[in-house]
Amino acid sequence: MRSSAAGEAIVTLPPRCAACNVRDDALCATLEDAGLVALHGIGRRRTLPAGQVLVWSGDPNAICATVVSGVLKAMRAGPEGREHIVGLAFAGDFVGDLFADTANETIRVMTDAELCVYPRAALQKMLDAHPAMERLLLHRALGALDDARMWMLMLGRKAAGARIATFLLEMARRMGQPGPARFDLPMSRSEVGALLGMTIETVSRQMTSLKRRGVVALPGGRGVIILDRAQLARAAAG
Amino acid sequence: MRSSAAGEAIVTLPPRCAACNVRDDALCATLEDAGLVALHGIGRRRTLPAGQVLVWSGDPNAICATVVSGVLKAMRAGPEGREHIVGLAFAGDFVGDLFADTANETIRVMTDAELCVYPRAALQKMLDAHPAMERLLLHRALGALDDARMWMLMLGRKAAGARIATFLLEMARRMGQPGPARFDLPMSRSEVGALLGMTIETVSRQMTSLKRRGVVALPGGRGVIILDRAQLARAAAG
DNA sequence: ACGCGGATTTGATGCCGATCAAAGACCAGT
DNA sequence: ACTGGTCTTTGATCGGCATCAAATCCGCGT
Repeated sequence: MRSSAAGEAIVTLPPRCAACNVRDDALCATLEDAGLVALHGIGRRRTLPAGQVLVWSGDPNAICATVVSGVLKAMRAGPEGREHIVGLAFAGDFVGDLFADTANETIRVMTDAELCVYPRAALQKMLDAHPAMERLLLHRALGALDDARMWMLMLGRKAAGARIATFLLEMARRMGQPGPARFDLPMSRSEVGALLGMTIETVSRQMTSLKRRGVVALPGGRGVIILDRAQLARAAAG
Repeated sequence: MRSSAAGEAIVTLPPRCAACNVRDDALCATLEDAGLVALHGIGRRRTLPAGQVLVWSGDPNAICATVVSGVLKAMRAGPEGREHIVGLAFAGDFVGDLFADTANETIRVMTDAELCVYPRAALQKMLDAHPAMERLLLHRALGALDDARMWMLMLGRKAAGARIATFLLEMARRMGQPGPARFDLPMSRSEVGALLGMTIETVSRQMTSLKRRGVVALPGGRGVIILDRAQLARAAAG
């Protein structure tokens, strides 16, 4: 596999990393074995239950992390203390801000999650020695920017029904394995509202409407089955 | 200044760069003189009149640019062909996407502008030799992400009056020299609407309302004078 | 199985901003 | 100064979504 060709110093990969499901997607993918050992050395694996806060907005910005499994949300406070979700992070994604001294977003775990958490300063130091890692971070930042601008378009231009449809397609893309379009939403109705800029009641009504029209089925509290993808896509465009 | 300490090879700075007003803000700021000459070599200075399109969404993504003066907008098409502004670029900012093969935003000049335009491929090649330049791009990408998330919060949560107030404060910050809060908007009412997700009529009504309340004055078509910054800030929070 | 608490759904009403319409301001060119 | 065109302002009406309110569903511990 990746270790110890003839003549190289032999490096033992940490077992946790060798078996990691995001080994080839996350930051780690840019590192050769020795670099991976170094990264492993500064980080700590943590398991967090749903609801836990990783970073509080306003606190000193001390840590960044790689998402190994689970889904996280980044939130900012709007007027009247109402919170808005400005970003989601899935397995393989990087969360946190490498450069800000004060965190300006609260990062909270939506579903039980595993993370590799790194002290910001140490990670920053590694960056200087690993240009490929910095390149990946640049790619990730541009990807997050693309996401944010997609949501901007939705928030600025689309009606409630189209927002829900777009949201469901996006979640299917990110969560569902290719094939049967069945997945569980990683969030409650009220969190959907906080992401799409609408009330919980409107979220519910629009979902119900899609269900009544036979476009989706909604088994259990968070299950989603896309029955008619073409019509859902049409609704998303409207 | 920056050139030819004793013992160094003497490098002649291109006159255009030596006198450039964004020399210390833009990409160029990260380069020593020799690198600057190289960057100057791959780029071309262009003057574009208001309304001109730099990049069409959907076209092959061939160029990036540094804004020397003027203001540009990045747009995406929403439903029914209506366009939404997803980003602004001011003097010193970097525009374009270094990595996408197809441009997914149209970039248009809002006020007469000067740019340094670079072929994407050549710039990408320079990046490998200049880690400081890549670091700056990462910073810029994170800054753009921060902006985008600020607009998301507005579009998702704020009422029309608060959006206009926030917008005026933001423009004052970016365009006005510190001191008297007098500046000209770089865009028409309909462009304000395309940025804030509202119709031209609502933009007009909200601006008029601020004027009637004595919070701002609106001399000429695009002039803005902030008369009561505290009240404007209060309106922006609402 | 039962009862409790939170989340979701459903219902009724009112307001903000979109839409349609028209009048006024501003600018460039004659 | 006049004229045509575009941008902006103002007005009237309407609809979608927020808000307030209540019923129902669901998980969970006893």
